[in-house]
Amino acid sequence: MTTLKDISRKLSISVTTVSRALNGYSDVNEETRKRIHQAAVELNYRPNQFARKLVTGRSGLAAMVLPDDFGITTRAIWFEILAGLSVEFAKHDIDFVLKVSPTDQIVNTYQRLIERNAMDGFVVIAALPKDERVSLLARNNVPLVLHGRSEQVVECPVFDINNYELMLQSMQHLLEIGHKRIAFIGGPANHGFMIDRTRAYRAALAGGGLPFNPDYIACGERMTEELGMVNSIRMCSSGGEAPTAFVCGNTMIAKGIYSAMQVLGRNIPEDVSVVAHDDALPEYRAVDFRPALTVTRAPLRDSSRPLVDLLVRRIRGEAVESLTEIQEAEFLVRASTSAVKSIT
Amino acid sequence: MTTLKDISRKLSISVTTVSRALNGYSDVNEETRKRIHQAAVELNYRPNQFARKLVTGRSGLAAMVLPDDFGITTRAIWFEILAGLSVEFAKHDIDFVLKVSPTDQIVNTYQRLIERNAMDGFVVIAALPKDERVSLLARNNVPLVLHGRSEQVVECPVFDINNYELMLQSMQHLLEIGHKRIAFIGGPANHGFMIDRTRAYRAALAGGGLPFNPDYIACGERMTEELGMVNSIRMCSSGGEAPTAFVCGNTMIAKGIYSAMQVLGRNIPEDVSVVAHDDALPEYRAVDFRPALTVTRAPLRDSSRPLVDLLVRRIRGEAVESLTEIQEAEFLVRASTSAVKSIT
DNA sequence: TTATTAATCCGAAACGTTTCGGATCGCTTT
DNA sequence: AAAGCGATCCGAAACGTTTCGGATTAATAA
Repeated sequence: MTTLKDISRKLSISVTTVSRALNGYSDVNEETRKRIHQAAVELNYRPNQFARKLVTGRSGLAAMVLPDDFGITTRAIWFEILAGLSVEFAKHDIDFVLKVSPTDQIVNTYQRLIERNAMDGFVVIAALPKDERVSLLARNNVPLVLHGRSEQVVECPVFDINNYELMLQSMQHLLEIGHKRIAFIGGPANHGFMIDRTRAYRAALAGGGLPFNPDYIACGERMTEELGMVNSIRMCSSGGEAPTAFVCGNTMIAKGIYSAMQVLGRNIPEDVSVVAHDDALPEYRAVDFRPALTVTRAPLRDSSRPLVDLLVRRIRGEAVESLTEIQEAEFLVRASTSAVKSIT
Repeated sequence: MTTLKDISRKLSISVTTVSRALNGYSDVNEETRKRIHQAAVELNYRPNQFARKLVTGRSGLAAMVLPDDFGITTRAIWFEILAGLSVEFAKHDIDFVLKVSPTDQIVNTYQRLIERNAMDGFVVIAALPKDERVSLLARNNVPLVLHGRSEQVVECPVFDINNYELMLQSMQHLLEIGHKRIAFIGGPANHGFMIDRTRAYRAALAGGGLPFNPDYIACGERMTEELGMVNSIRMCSSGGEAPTAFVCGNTMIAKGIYSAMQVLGRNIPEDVSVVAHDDALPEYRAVDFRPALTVTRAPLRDSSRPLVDLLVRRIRGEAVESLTEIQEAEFLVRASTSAVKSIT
């Protein structure tokens, strides 16, 4: 392994100057800088991260900690995100460490990691309104970036999609084509994105002069086909009037509704319209649905880059106020929505 | 952050002694060791990994590098393995870093990681007979553990399942119940596990006095349902005699064969028997097949611990000769195999 | 009594960086 | 001629460990 001292010796230049040249300080002559750079590549010099960390406090390490009880359906999603983070961090010369921890130990795991002081920052996904992880990190002044907004007023960068707006778009589309009984089958009620979407759902109803019917909204920890299936069947077969349209938290739920409607002998979109939010999971491609699914689209995969960028900028010390990025979803009308039949 | 010096000051004991006490050296009095330990917990001392690395050369970091073109079907599997590795490494106080790299850059990625000299070791999965990754690491004397045997005579720990034996078991079962035309639909021909299984396949045929028919063997890069489907259909509908039994590289392939047989109107196990090797992927549970699938079973999930253990022991400097672990598969006879019909 | 030994302890150097506080030198200003 | 200045360089300390080579003391052996 070649060190600064090796270059220093070879060129008869002090270690200080070599270091400063390589780090782009202005107080070194262009000529000598060139020689130093050349020697560095000749000797295949790589700075020792650990020596550097010792003095600068930066480690070149960022982490994400995941619970170990992810459901089957979500595994592929996590992997998608992990892979994205890994390559994005690599662009900044940061190694991405993955921590998996029993769900009830998550906070302890964070605690230990913070104490060891070995990570430059963390990415925290699926923010809860009051998120213990977030407050723990923030309290210890450890850089983090948040995926999904949290209610807490904590000083940290945030990336999110505009959940309020995308729900509004779906609803407005359905309202415009005449739907009056619109159900919403979403995800875990306590998560930030779900709260935003629910707010928008109610706002849109109110805006359309429609009442809010609590039977028309369903939440669930796991946003799976099963969730879509059992809830749409329940809503359609209880005594009251069935919904004429569903908006779904994701495409898996929509898939479940498709199956349910087939069982019930109802056609999409003639009898019921379906809209979903589409994270662009390769296993559930909205265009491959029959009929093709109308969606608000915001690929999860696209979130890796902004997340990493925000975190890196935070680590570099940029003011947190500037570090918020809200992405708008695309609205794609396809074949699963149509005007409500007048018969009903 | 509290350092050795803090403890040293508080107790009026030299930094040297504090360090040696905490590291369990024998030349420190039991009494003082106690005091030091107590002070350490009181002050919430955590050793600075980077300072340590600087002098010992150990970083407390281990990595795995993955290609970015994994197929859809394999994503959940990778995640399964990653999660397992992360928790196992954590038990040894090692952080697990995940590197994802474009497939054609894999070797470069390793090269850079080696040069940076920041990883204590690597886990390499799906060994090829001549594996460039392995030889690169071995040449640079970087500890690695291999999942799957490689032909190279390289000094590194290896974990594998007994592919030869498990294929032998499947074949013997089929031979015993009278099958004479047994096909094998496997995985990528160049991978170690596939080579072992093919050898065993041919050995079993020879042992049963049966000829080797090249039409009865099929390989493929992706071990998917599609692979099972197209190859079993091809084998059954070409001019010659159709196989009466299939042995499959994994349960996905078996699933494909099930679909194919349905299409062809053949019943399992009355018309054809099916055996598979079962990695215990939660998405394809052999017991849930109809009829339930006869398998050799060796959960992939179970490989994390031996892999990590072997690597850690290698890093600690144990002799490589002792670091090989071959796991036997379970053989579970279920409803997808039965004696061959005499009619044929 | 003196030499040996075992049990404890410690000073100082080393790992490879970064960075603070100058030092040197040739020029320009006063 | 003295002072000031910009450009360029460097020595030494610091980061928090580990470890080498002894030093000290008291007990034991000669």
